[in-house]
Amino acid sequence: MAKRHLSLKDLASELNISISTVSRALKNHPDISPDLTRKVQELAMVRNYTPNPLAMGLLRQETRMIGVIVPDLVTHFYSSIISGIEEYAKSKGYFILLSSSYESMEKEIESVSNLLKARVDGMIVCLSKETNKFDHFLHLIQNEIPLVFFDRVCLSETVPCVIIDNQDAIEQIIFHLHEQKYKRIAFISGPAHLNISREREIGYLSGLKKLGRKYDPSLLCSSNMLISEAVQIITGLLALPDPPDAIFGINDMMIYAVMKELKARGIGIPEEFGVVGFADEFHASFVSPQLTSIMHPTHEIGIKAAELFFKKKDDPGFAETVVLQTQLVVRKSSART
Amino acid sequence: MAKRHLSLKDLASELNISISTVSRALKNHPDISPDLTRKVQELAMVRNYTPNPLAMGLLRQETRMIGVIVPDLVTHFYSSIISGIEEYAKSKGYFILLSSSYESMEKEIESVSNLLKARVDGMIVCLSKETNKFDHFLHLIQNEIPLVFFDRVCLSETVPCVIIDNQDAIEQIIFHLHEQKYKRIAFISGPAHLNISREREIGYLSGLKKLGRKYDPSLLCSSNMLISEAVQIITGLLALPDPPDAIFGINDMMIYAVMKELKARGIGIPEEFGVVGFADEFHASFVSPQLTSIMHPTHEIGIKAAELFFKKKDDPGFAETVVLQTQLVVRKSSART
DNA sequence: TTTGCTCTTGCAAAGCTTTGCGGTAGAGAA
DNA sequence: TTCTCTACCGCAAAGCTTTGCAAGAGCAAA
Repeated sequence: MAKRHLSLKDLASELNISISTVSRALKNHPDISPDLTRKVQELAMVRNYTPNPLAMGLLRQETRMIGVIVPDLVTHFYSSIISGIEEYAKSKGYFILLSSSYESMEKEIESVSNLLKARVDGMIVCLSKETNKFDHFLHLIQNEIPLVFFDRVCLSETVPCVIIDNQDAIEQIIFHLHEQKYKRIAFISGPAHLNISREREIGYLSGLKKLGRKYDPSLLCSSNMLISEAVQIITGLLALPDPPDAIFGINDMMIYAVMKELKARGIGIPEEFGVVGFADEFHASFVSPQLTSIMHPTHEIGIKAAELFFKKKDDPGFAETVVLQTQLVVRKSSART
Repeated sequence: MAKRHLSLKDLASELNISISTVSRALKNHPDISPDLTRKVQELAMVRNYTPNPLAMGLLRQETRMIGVIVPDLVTHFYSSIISGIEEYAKSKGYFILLSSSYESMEKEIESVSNLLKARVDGMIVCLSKETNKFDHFLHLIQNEIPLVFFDRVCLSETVPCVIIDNQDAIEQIIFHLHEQKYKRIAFISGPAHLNISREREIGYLSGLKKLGRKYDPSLLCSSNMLISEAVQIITGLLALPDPPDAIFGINDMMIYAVMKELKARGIGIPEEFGVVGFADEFHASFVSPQLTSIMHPTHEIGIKAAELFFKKKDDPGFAETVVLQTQLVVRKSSART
């Protein structure tokens, strides 16, 4: 059991003055004589006094903690964003309370509830892949508890969001694969209720259209983003009468799995088959062949999300959606020219 | 600005009874009539009352928050351990306050101080690679604030620790490479003040000795675990009059970089050169060739660390060091037979 | 000497919960 | 009718900080 922390009372009784005098002296209140102020501040310094955030929180009705809910904690994409949020929050004197939804709506609801019990001042959230109802967030909105979404978002009319330009990102991929003379480009998308799936599918269509290419529905595969599905899907695609010769996916995991399967079948990357990933900047350059991939500005997403959080806190009506640009980094896996 | 949360006072005034009666009714105190108890509990239910943790904290002198400090947030090794800690903590009704030292002792000291200001009930820490002084932790110990170290540890006479059997892990690697007929095995170690470096170097020596092999100091390379160093070191090793034909490292990052350099030089893995990594179970199987690697029981490390934390909290004298076993997973990068 | 200021400092309440102790009403007993 | 229980319930303090207001001392002016 930890010893009690030092309180104003301790300092006060040591100096034989009242608590309120100590409190004022510490913040250089003009009511307190310079002499006493100096004495109090010196003692506070040597004793290493820091105000009790519990008491302050009770008084100010705030905890200076931001709840952050992500689908998982171990993916580089999320941990990097968390790192950005943490950095900005820390600079504002705020802490982060982390919670994982494990890609489950049920656990997400539980997380919201837990964070609420902990009295966080607000939340920054990336939806789980299952989330298709939003009552738990509406509840926050009704109670004017600041909320920000990033990447996988909803309710963007009332909630500030940070997203990437998904349509543009996919178009970049399509244009690149087109340039590389790949004839039939497949896309492993995600669940239809996620904005990232919808927006990227739009990009898939618009990209093909801009190039005057035909859209073949059999090459646009929905998924629940499970690795096992990836293998199944690529198997199915290869069995098509007119199979694709290039593929990209909703995230890197799926694509790594696809690469593994292609290699196992002895299909040459990039000669016979072009492959493009989505976003794990770090490892993409270590797989072999190195993976062409869309770079997410993860750190910036985190910073921006935190920034929007504080704006929302100061202005309940605020509901901007920030769209960040991505960049296609071309590496071996899709470069055959 | 969020609306005020519901308090006992609100419930009390709604029912025209006193706060203390509400408090007792909610915990089924026998002093309160069954009738009133039922009425209070029903109201609390529909109003969705949850006790204010700030008030509770003030009263009980605890925040139910555990500070967790790791060298970085984005490495799979750490995020997976954090995930384990979070899981166990949550089951005990505790939250985690996360902080990164960014591998800097200065920031680590700052993190300790910040978490202390936040009044966490204790901390679970993995030392930064720079940390060679421990005053900031001694301060915690003196104030009887529960502390647990994992992986990179110190002060293990007074602080519970969770480590892996580093010597055994390295011996496994050595034995395996020996079996694969590699003649000269190099090791990129870390800074000498870290236990993981020392223990693994011991394993390096003992492993060689057990096999009756000679130890060549020029093959044991110290480093600060920077990727740039890895390239430099492998370059130096290859320039040796009698260069190594196998290598393993203190972590995966270093080894990925080495692999990249070897591939760039056209050196065949595993035929000409055997490579073994350390611990990033997930990506190791996606690099090419797939990387033989020591598997850390990351999740278990997290769970165990949290477990020790609660033991330490209940028993200030507690200071056990838990040693977890690792497992060598053999993949392509070192399997030439 | 008394009144009126200025300078300093302390009291107390609010924010929320728990809990020891005191208090009230009603019923039963004398 | 009066006393004594029992069954219920409320007061108040503690944990810590901030801040409006009151209060005290000391000094100058009337």
